Amino acid sequence: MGFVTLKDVAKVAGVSYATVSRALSGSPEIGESTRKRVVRICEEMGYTPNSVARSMVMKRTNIIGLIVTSIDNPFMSEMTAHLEIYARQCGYNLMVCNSSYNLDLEKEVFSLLMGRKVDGIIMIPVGSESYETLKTFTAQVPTVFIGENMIDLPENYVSVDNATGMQQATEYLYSLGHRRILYLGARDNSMTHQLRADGYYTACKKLGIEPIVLRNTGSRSSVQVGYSLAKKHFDKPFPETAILCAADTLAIGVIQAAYEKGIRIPQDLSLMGFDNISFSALPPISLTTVNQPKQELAVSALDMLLNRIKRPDTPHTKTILSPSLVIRDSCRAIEN
Amino acid sequence: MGFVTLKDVAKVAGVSYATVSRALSGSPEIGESTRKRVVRICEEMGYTPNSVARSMVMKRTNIIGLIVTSIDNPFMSEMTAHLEIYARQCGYNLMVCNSSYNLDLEKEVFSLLMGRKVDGIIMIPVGSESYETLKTFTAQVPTVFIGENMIDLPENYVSVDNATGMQQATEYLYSLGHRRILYLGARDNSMTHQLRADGYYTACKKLGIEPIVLRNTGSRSSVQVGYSLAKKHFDKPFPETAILCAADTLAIGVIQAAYEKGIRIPQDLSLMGFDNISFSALPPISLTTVNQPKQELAVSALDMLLNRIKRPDTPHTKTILSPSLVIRDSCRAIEN
DNA sequence: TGTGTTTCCGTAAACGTTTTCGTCGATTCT
DNA sequence: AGAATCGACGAAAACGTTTACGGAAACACA
Repeated sequence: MGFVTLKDVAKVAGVSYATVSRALSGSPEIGESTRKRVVRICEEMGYTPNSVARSMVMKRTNIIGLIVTSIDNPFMSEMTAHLEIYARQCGYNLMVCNSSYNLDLEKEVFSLLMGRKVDGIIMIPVGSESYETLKTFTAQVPTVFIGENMIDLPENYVSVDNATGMQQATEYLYSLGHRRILYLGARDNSMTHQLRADGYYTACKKLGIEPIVLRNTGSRSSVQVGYSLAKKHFDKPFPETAILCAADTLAIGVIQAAYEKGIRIPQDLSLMGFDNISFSALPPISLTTVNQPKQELAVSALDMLLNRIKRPDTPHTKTILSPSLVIRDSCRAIEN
Repeated sequence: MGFVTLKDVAKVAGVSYATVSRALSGSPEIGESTRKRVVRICEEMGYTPNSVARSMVMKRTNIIGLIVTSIDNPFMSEMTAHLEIYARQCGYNLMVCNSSYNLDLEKEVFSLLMGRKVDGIIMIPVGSESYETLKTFTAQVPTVFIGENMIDLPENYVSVDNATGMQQATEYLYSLGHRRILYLGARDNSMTHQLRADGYYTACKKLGIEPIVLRNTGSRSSVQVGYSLAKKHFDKPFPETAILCAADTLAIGVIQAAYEKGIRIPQDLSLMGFDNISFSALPPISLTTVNQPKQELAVSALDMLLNRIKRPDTPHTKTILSPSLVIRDSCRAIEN
């Protein structure tokens, strides 16, 4: 349209447009006096370099694609916030897409971002099937998975130690005197959730208590799912004194179901989650949970991605961060 | 890098690269037989068009910039989700930036997005000062403001009728018997918040009750601010039977402060918010509030923007959507 | 003074598309 | 049969940059 280009500036300054480019890029191949003059003229004319044209010749866009299952999920939006700010500091912008928990859409937006020639992609995959549908793509553009464990898979990822985190959660409940702990929301279609369940089983075995599991047959851990599972479970008398949820969102659903049944938390039932989404800290909820360090996840993921952009043919790497217990008010000690 | 271009396909197919372009763009200037052959070869070779090169010649990127104060804010992330999905359906991708509630940063990312040659920008401004700092920019690229009212300003925006919404909220509390209603969180530096306060004042005058206002001197309505204001207010005895907050986040802060003081909601104090962020629906919170239709806001904003992209020199437009009361459990009726 | 070196700047190619224009053969019309 | 029309395709320009290359002037050294 009507924006001012490098050529326009060159014409006004009476130099070639290579000179203008050099003046702005901080090249040494230019005299100090002309540089100052050209820069001044650029400012006067309100010239801003066209990133598209630059991308064309530089063969990189300084854009990184971000694929999340849904941005309106507190865990993801918190991470996205950290990611965007850090990325911008590193000279990159973020192009964000929702996969809407749908494998086909996930593939579609991945391909879209490839066509956009993003320099790299960070994604929270829909599930462990994502690897299969995407592996031809991830070979073509630097990709880092986040949050989801891709054990034994030739992919780059950063996540927390889910198994250890859930093991610690179980042990914490045990230490409060709980012996009948229901694990709510186990899922098969996500390595992350398998690991969390593993952590629970490991702790049970170690502590000598019997594992009790309520599975989630869906592909998503939502408030709604937590509510449904808990509601059904609360329909008949139950012996458990504590519920350990595979995710905070599930726990919030449990709170709702408990509330409707008149079950008080923590007086009648102790409750734990996993993720430490921002909701959890709100006083009426005050959920004891396991923290995923969102900022560190974001920073590690971006660092890893930038490394791969620099050197695409290095072996795949993974980073496992430590989760930490966040003790609030949803659990209480009981005597046996 | 090593991706396959139009030229490569042309060479294999034995046609000029104009023909390949035509085959994919659905141009009529090509024979049906060659089109099929070329398309097949494209698929075989795994060709995906380079959007950057296309943008270069088409003079449009099909990218729209989104500037939010902070994506990790449930109101904004909900809207962003709707926006991204709808935008993608319309053939656009979203480049997201946080202004972090900072006018300088807001200006910086706006300029950045202009350099990216985005086709248009949708933004939730930091405050009403945004107009001043940005008006030279908004003249250069189609821009739509969202959520914030820009009354009498030559800008395009879509928002809810904040004054009416808050007036209805006040009337609702009055109808429950409340006569001493504290309005918490009024702010001067946002037209939206001025309008909300106006709605409260209007209702007070109409109903013949005395307005009582606790101002927020900061530039942001956060849980933390709500907590501080309420905590201070709860320090000494107060006559109000209800608190009406300028935003849901403030109300959640009030809940926290009330909780600490042993003030029960709604038994001891009725509480209302504004926005209907997703938190508010959670059973332990169950906040009565005024709904902003996020999806309609997103859709209207994008429609308005796409119109302006098509015809940039039409007069500025605004869209005002209707808010609606969402009655939950944080208010109770009292007798006078 | 001649040669080599350095500094500064201009020329032009390249990036991967879209699209205008021209051309060539085939078809239609008179 | 000749002219006009049409359909299908190729050649090439254009978009706004970056940068390799080359050249001219200025300077240093022998």
